[in-house]
Amino acid sequence: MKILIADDHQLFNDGIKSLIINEFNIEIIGQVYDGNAVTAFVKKHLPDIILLDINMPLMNGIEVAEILLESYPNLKIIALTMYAEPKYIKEFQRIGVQGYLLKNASKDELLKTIESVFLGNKMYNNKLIINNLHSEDSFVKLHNLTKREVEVIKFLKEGMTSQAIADKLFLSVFTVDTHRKNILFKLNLKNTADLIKYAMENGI
Amino acid sequence: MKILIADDHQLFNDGIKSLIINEFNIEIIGQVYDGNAVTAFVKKHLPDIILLDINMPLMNGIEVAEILLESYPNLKIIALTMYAEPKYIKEFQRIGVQGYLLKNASKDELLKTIESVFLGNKMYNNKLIINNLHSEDSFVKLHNLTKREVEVIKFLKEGMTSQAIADKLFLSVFTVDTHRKNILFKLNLKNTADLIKYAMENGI
DNA sequence: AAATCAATACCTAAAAACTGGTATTTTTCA
DNA sequence: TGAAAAATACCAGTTTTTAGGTATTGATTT
Repeated sequence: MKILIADDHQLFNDGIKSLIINEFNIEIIGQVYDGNAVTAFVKKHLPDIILLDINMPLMNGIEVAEILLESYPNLKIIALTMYAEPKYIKEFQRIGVQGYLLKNASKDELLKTIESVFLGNKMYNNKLIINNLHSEDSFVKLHNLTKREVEVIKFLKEGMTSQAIADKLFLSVFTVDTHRKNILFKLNLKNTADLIKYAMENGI
Repeated sequence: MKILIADDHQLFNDGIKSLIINEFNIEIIGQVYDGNAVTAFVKKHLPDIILLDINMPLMNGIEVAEILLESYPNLKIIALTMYAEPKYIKEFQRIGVQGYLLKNASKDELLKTIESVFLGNKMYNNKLIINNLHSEDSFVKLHNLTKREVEVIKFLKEGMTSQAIADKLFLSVFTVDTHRKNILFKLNLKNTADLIKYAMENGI
């Protein structure tokens, strides 16, 4: 398996290389340290698998993955990041990235993920990831929030006022206010600040 | 040189070990993955040098360094982190930590820093630190906030109103409102919902 | 077919937040 | 020691949120 490591932290990048370079079926064919370099490298030497960080200079991992998978549908990408946040995980899933691993994983988990992804499987089955992925569902179910209510919460998180949300959704301000009232009641919260904190903590 | 690696990202921790384990004068005597484990390990097996991350569970690197250097003045510590934040660098200097290295340093820089610190030198003169002083703009913004402003944010996160915060801090509501006004201006945010989201994302 | 739920909309009044000022004292730091 | 920054406090006016309600319509469920 020809592997490219893309991570702007050189010590991490080199560390991973050192960690897996002696595996019998793995060949590190390159290391890059920013987003643009990934696409440039792939054009010249097509790897089988890319270990891809999110936070990189010039272009972030999400953009890189999206561009690459359009041009190279058979390319396998494993997102390798410190963030267990649902929004990243979902974004990578939407794009079609095959694996997602946290930086506090072990060498064994990394190798298992690489091999499994190489064989064509999707690897998002990390404990922490799964807990985070289903948090929205469980949160919504737990508190009996409706679709519309969740939608309103998402706009509130963007700092929008009732009026702005009403305009966006072609509703009356009264309606949006009713939704807000019901949300606060259902979640037993005092005000919007409280709500945003709660929503962030529960992955909405 | 007996070295302890303290970093909660196992892949990074193991990667560093793998990277330097074969250096002739280096012996990795331990690896730990949270702040409490550092002090516990040092009690049992006194290392010469600790490679210490800032972000760790249970206790952060700054606290760990401060505690250790009080009890073990001859211990050498190298802060090994992704943050090129002047506040962190100054804090570590104040405590008396001997080295500060960024995670995007090279293996050579790491080895040079380790050897130099072992010989009794202070190693903060890293080019990368200086170059990266102005990145991480969200963090820079964060640190433009005053103590009081951060305090107010924390109470806002609890869903408290200006009046409630004023009562808690024995201030006038006017004062609290002034702080809120300044916070929104400094962070370029529209309202409290926006602020709470920002605060959560930046770990305030 | 009746009941329930989701989504919609309206009303009022009070409370709180936000805007755009000014201004004094205290603390910090060069 | 003097200037700058931080913390404090005030005011007036506007906008937004929150807390009480009520009420209609359409979809789902029993």
